[in-house]
Amino acid sequence: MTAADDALDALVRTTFEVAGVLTRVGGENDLSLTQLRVLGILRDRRARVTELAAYLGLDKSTMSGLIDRAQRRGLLMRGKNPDDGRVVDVYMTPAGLELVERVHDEVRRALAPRTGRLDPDQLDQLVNLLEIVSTRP
Amino acid sequence: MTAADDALDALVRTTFEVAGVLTRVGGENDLSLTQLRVLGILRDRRARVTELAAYLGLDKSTMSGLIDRAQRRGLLMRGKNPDDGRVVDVYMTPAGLELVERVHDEVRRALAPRTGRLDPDQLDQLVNLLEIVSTRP
DNA sequence: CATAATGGTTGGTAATACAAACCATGTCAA
DNA sequence: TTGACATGGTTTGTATTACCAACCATTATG
Repeated sequence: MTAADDALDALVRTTFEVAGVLTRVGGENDLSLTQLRVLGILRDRRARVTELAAYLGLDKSTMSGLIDRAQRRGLLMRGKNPDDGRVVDVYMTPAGLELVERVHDEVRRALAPRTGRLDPDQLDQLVNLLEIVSTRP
Repeated sequence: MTAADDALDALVRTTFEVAGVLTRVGGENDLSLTQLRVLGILRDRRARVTELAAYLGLDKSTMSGLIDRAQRRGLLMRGKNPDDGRVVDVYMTPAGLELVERVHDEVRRALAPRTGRLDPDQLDQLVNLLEIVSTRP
């Protein structure tokens, strides 16, 4: 099963390369990979603590700490959920939104030399293939 | 530049998905993502401490600690370099090799449901595209 | 040969992550 | 309806990861 094995290696290598770029760009903005993921989710919508933890595969206590530090930096806020008194909703501040946009741009620039090696057709192919592979089971 | 932007998102999403799988499988074997990378390199060849640190983008002191813990677990060893008395060579033990093979198999199985969605032609395309993108600048 | 550069380790600190214990709030069943 | 259980979050404690600065040993260079 060499074809699938090559795909495995290619996926893993790419993962480490892209993760390296994200770690570096994130680090330049004092953001860990995990914080980047949290902000990436909250960029589009607000979410509850447990929801974030489950989506990222982390313990809720870990998420609590991550939110603590990001909140202390003024990147996001905690709010009450009107429907359920136990729930804590988390959402971005304007400063957080601004930061995540900036980091997104920097990541785009950092990966441009790599994606730039592909012509438009190849880019399209890559997107389609990755969409298939990255969809959760 | 929507095409490149889609590619960016697809790459990042795939990165997090694959990293999640690696983190989970690694964790089931008490290995962090970084340890997995170290073992992945040493699987094929021995390497010096600084070389490992540079390749993974980590401080040499971080690498020293990683090696410490892996060595304490019996996964790898430190040895003298005959050509340069300052250098410490790092290489796998049989137990380390066995573990990395097992983890590799588990990762293959864990990703199979995803790669299995692609037919042989698509797998081939994906490998080629990822090789282009993941090559270092 | 003195000095600088390189390779690793050690010690200190912060962030990340898990597990266990805990509190508050909701849910469900007798 | 109230007692038991479940759920959502936080807190505390510990190990790992990661950086930096300082340090020692060895090698390279003037």
